Amino acid sequence: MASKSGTVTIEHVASAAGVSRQTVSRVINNGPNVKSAVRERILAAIDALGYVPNLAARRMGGARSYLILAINDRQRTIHNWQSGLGNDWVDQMLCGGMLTCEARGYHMLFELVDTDHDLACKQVERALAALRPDGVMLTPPHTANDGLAQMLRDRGIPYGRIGAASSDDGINVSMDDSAAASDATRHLIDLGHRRIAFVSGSEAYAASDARLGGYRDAMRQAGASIDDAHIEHGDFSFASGVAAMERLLALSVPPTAVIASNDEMAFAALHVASARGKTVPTDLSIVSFDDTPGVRFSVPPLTAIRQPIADLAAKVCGLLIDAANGSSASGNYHLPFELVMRSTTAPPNL
Amino acid sequence: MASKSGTVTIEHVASAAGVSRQTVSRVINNGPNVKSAVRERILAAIDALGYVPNLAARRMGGARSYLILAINDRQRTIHNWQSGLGNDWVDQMLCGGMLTCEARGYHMLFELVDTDHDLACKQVERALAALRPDGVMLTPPHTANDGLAQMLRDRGIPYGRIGAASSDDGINVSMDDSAAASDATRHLIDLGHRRIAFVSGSEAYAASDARLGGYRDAMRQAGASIDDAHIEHGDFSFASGVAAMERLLALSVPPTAVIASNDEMAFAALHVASARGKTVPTDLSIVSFDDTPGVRFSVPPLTAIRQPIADLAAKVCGLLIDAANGSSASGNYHLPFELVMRSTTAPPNL
DNA sequence: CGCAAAAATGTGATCGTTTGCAGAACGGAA
DNA sequence: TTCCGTTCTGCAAACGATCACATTTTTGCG
Repeated sequence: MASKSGTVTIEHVASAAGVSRQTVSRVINNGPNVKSAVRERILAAIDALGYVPNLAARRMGGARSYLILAINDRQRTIHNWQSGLGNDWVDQMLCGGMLTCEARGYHMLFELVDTDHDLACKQVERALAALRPDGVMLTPPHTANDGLAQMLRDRGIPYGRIGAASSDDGINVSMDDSAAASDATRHLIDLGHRRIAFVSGSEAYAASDARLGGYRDAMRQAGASIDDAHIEHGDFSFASGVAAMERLLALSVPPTAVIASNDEMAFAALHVASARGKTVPTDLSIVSFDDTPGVRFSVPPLTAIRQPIADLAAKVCGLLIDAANGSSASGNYHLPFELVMRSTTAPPNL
Repeated sequence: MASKSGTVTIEHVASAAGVSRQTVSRVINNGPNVKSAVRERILAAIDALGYVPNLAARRMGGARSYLILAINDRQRTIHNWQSGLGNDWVDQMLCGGMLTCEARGYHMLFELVDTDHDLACKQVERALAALRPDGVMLTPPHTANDGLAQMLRDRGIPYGRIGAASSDDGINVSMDDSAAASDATRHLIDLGHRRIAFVSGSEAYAASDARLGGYRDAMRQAGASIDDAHIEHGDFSFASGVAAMERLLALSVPPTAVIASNDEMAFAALHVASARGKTVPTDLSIVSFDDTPGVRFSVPPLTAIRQPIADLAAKVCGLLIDAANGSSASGNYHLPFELVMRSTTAPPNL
């Protein structure tokens, strides 16, 4: 039963139910102090008229916008799209974050923001001014942008960061990158590997450090010594993966296994190994990070650490919405990761 | 120079520039009748104060919301995410649609909507009431939901559909599915194939029919007869692809090539072929539709029709924004597709 | 039954922008 | 100079909700 004009306002509901605006408002917002008989009557009127509160008006009057702003990196997003690798973040954020928002009456808005810290800050400020979201979700590499976090803190806007952050303020949800790298390393050690190389990711991502640390820890604990030449610094790109791998395979005593800090560099490792006539996993084992779409189709399919991005996004959104409703907007959370065994790891061929 | 309170309104700009709100508003909206000296002064004030108009207030006062609503299918989105195949739509829509919106001062909002036609209609109506977008972008399978289109038309909300639509109203942007299927077919014919099978997609997608038609046309034009048993009806799922492929390979005279209406069914074809000891492309050629992330990593990598989703989304958004500014909100457009040659097609092994 | 405290409901102001219209300044022709 | 038609500018109302507070009704209890 849509109204004639197509726009049903709270006033229509009020008069249909024979109450004031305010009482309807209380019902909509699950406020207290409404007699249940009246509440029923209003609910019925809402239903009959098909009333849905206008988000813009809600924002104008009240303090809430029912909007969560998700900040993604423009470069990464566009790169992943153009490369055809698929985007590990976007769909997972949609499926985790958006579904959580939806379930709680919120909407999630994506914003692509440049990598440069200051520029990112400016762009987010603009978005904030225009949209006035109730919370902001930061994804890598913006997770590591302390200026951004500080700006949000100064403005009193709840913010949640996905992935390893550099400071302890606000909401922080990530997998335990260090533990994940340790697990990956231990998996290789258990298979019998000792000469395990590690290709780290871009330093712009705080997770890169944590992963390298986890690898070092596991090696140390196993009493395996780390050859400095076995630690390569990549930047998550295929090209950097190729370069790193070529150096590693050119060593007089090359590693028997490699851990790459993301899938793209793992693909590069696969590529270089095959170009040099090495068979994976017989001659070389590879473990990857991320588990983006595509890894299961590589030859052989990659064994990888799967970051539960959808869960991370869902958690952040949930906490952000809680914060908008008054709970404290900070805390650190680790969500479980998974080492997905596929076919790129095997005992070393000695 | 952020203001003390953190909220810069049009009023602040007005007093800083020594004019009224209204004049500032005219400048913001590129309205006529503002002396250029005044315009400059206002622009300077906007810049100095870092003023950005509040979207909610804009929507309240005026007719525009500066929001484009992108409707995606919930089932498909969640399925693609869970299957780890990657989502062909979401990132491309982001990279095409969102960047276009951004460039023109708009924001794009995603909404996941159920496949069922009536339910979808209700859900979109709710979103419309809450968000009051200036335009709505429909993606498959909602492109084929005429009830949805009619509802939008009745409400006077500009809408654009991506992919083959069933009717001619509104904005309609797609690749020429029929021509694409013809091209794929012709490619196989040129290689020497005559016994070419076709696995169609779900009828919920209007493109499915068009693709089948294109295949038929190309076969007819080449004077190749179509064995009815060579036309299989799938539903875009891996399982349906497996079933279809098993039936095809069980024929006394099996096809030498198959066109699958999407990548997932093509993967299924690859899988069944290998399980039956057939080598691709020597024993069987395969062409796929969509070119989702992952197809380049299959063994062998799939030759596929690439739908220019980002371009389609960009085009629709652009037209929708034009419509919000007064131009007619209808028209049909075909954007070029591409047959990406990889390694699953070869001359038949006779 | 009476009276205060608590619960339920209503009223008016408010958020920041645009719209519609009225008024002021300007410019050219008589 | 006078007048009229543009071109520019400003004022008040409106959008649809919430907030703060005022008011009414109900409840509990001596």
